[in-house]
Amino acid sequence: MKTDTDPATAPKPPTRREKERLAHRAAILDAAERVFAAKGFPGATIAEIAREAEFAVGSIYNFFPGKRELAEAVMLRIAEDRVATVEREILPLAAAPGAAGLRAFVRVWVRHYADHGPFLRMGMDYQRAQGRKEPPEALRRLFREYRAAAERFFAEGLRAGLYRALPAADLVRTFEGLSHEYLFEWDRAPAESRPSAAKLEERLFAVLSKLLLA
Amino acid sequence: MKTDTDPATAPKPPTRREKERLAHRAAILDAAERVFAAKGFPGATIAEIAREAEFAVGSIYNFFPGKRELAEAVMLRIAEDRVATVEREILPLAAAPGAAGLRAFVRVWVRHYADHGPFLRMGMDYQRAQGRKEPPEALRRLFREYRAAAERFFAEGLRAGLYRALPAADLVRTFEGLSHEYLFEWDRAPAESRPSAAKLEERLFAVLSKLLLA
DNA sequence: ATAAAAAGTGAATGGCAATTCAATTTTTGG
DNA sequence: CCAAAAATTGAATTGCCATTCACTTTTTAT
Repeated sequence: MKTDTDPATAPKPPTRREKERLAHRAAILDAAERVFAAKGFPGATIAEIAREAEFAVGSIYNFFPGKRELAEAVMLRIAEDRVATVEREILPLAAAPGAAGLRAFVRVWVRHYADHGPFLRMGMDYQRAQGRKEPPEALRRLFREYRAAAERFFAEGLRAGLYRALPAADLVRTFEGLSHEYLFEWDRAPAESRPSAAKLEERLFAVLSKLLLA
Repeated sequence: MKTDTDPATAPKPPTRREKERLAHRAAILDAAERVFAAKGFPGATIAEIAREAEFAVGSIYNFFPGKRELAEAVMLRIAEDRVATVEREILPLAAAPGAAGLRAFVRVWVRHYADHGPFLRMGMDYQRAQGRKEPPEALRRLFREYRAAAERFFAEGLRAGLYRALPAADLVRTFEGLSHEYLFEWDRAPAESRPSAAKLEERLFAVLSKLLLA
């Protein structure tokens, strides 16, 4: 095999056309996230997503093979963002003195939820819609990566003596369970009585500190 | 008003016919719970529920006005059972010495989940299916009752000095959040690697004890 | 400039299931 | 036993989208 000028492995000169295609794809994903979040997987229609994205129905199918794959692509984008954020912003603080790491972790979750909560609430139910298929491998991999990063975070904190002596996996479950509970309650609340994200972060952090810190 | 023989307020002599109607209704609810649990709200069809219940499609509509109401009726039955169980088995143990109350609470949750988990996972998403309507008042009331009972449970335990000093509402959230986390993980696990309900109960109780007990 | 390729379009198609309803069977009250 | 009421039935109706595809417009390459 010639590897010198093989176009298949050539670096990557993204042409204008390619960049535009990516931008269109992203616009469709944005619209899809909004519509799925508002209507849920079964309630969302391709027609509405197309209208929201200002494309024709048929164009959606130029980018995604079908409704399910579109929803999966939205989830993938969110999951990638989450993993990247945790690895970039959270892991480095795992053994930081005091509760700096825990606080940062809480902050990231609250932000993530404020951004994507309604879509995430629709959650994985797209699955059940028809065929019971597993989520795509790429998505499952990202879930595992997130989980692994979170466990590493708590394991390092444990080693630094920051947390109560529990298996790291249980610390993660506690963190996740509590976060979900508060965040669900938060976005279920009517807008007028919903505390600010900052207040929520404060309260969630307060409880988690009492429960988890050594 | 005559209250003596007013037929509208007469005690209640359930005739054979009425009892049979209730039995049929219950059979339909059983079938519906199974099918909804297996296929989710959008994936379940009235035809399949009818087949499973051994009635004709049309008969389902003699008992319930539509698919949504059928799902709501299933949820109502489950919620009633949950509230009744908590009030009967759990509340009396609120201030029991040691962790007897907490353990009983965990046991009830695990049982409840083992019985109804797959249906509950389908959860409230039936809502989003179409019209964004609120769940029916009766259901909301039961949720509030459950929540109130749980808070009373922890408040009494707090007064008896059993739990770590946190607001009762936060104790409830911790209990719920942790329980959900473990139970979801449990029924997501492939059957062959899923621990027995007893093992699960043990592990969940162990973590909750460490986190919540004074 | 022009032909071929790529993108974009939206009306028409097709399948699926919720719901209806006219006809049938069963139960009840007399 | 009989007529009216209640239950049951399942084929036909209906509405709703996901998906397709023949066509138009835009871009690229020569």
